[in-house]
Amino acid sequence: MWLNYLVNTYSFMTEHEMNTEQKILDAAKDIFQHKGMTGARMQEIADKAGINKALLHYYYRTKEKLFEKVFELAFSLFIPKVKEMMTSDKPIFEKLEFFIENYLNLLQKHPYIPGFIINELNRNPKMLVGLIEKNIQLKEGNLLGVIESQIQHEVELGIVKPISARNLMTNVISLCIFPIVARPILQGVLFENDKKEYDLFLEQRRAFVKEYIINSIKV
Amino acid sequence: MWLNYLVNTYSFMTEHEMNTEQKILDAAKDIFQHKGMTGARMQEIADKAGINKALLHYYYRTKEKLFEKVFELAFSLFIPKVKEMMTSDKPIFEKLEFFIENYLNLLQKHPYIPGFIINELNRNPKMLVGLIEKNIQLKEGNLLGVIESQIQHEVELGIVKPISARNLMTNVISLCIFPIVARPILQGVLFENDKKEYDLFLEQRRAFVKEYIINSIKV
DNA sequence: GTCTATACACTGATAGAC
DNA sequence: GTCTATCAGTGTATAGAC
Repeated sequence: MWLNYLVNTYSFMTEHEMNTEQKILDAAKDIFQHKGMTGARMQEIADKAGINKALLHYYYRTKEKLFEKVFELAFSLFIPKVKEMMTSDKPIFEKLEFFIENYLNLLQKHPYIPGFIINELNRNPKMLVGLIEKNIQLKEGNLLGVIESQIQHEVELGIVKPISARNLMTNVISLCIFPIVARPILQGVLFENDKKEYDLFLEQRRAFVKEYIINSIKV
Repeated sequence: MWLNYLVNTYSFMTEHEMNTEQKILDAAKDIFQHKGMTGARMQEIADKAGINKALLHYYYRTKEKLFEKVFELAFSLFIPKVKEMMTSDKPIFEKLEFFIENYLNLLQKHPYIPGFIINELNRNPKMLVGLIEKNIQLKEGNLLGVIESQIQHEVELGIVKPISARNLMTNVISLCIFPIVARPILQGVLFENDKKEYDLFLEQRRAFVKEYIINSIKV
């Protein structure tokens, strides 16, 4: 039974096991994302999954192990997209538009994951080791190489202003993610805490961010 | 004794009381910022302050009250600067440069506060009520009014491209804060976890962000 | 696999002496 | 104001029956 974990979490499971395990992961994801590792309670996760504490410990012996699983799933949902985008061979403008569009969709679907990842990583940066290699690292060369030489090339062609790949990527990611993770404070300060107005704002920002980023590097 | 809190936390305290209370607040700030409300332990705070648990409860009856005090201090250190900047009567470009410069200084001095605020606010958005009114709200009109009409004016003069005050403010704040709160992941993905390189990056970004923001609205 | 009952450690908070 | 000692509650984890 425990072998399943080493090989593939789902491959040899019966329908029933799969359902219970999936219910646990769904519940754990919900609770951990809202309350964090330290704020979450095993009892609460069990309740939300419709089982009891003992069964929870039967599937994941410790809270720590359950958390790690949830964190890895969250991580692997968000981070590989960045790699995908940076290494595709589309022209730079198209690439940026495509990435922003898709990333904002993903954020809308899972608005709490980035804050969850950022927060837990600040508490325990060691969680990163292994995960980056597993989800990002290329077989050869570094991640920035592709987009860096692409920018350089298009700069020489006179269609893109000089900018470092790191600054560009940081800007894109910041402008996409920050308004989501810092929603409470921005909504409070800039929108008098009007939820509907902020939703509208986020919706309109989709086109705005694309245009803003593109314009900032268009010559 | 309790009156001190209503008037001024420090005004009537003896040197000794002041030292102990300050030691507690310093210790609590450290622990809470790194571990959050739920992850922090009263014992740990007491240890760091060089006192024991009982004395901690003597000054702040509950963990909750101690946390609230620390949170308010953190909040009032970061948020009023935004108001100050938005309502000053400098020309817009000067205003933006001044704000970015000062905000990045503040962030360098207290890199963990924004993540702390964002995280705790996501867990409990109710903490905002009262704080915004106390730290931000103007006597008359709203916060955005000043900078909004300023932008409009300079647009008519033909020196600024049209942009909503909310989008502009969101961009400025995002580009300043995100690289700090998301440091672990950005440093990991874009800098192969090289701390020194990332510090250098942040240093160079100071000028970059100013120029980037200014250029984006300069006609 | 799933449950009930329980062990055991830890944490926030208080009592009471000095 | 500051300490030692201690309590009551809660949380993770396990034992054992089905």
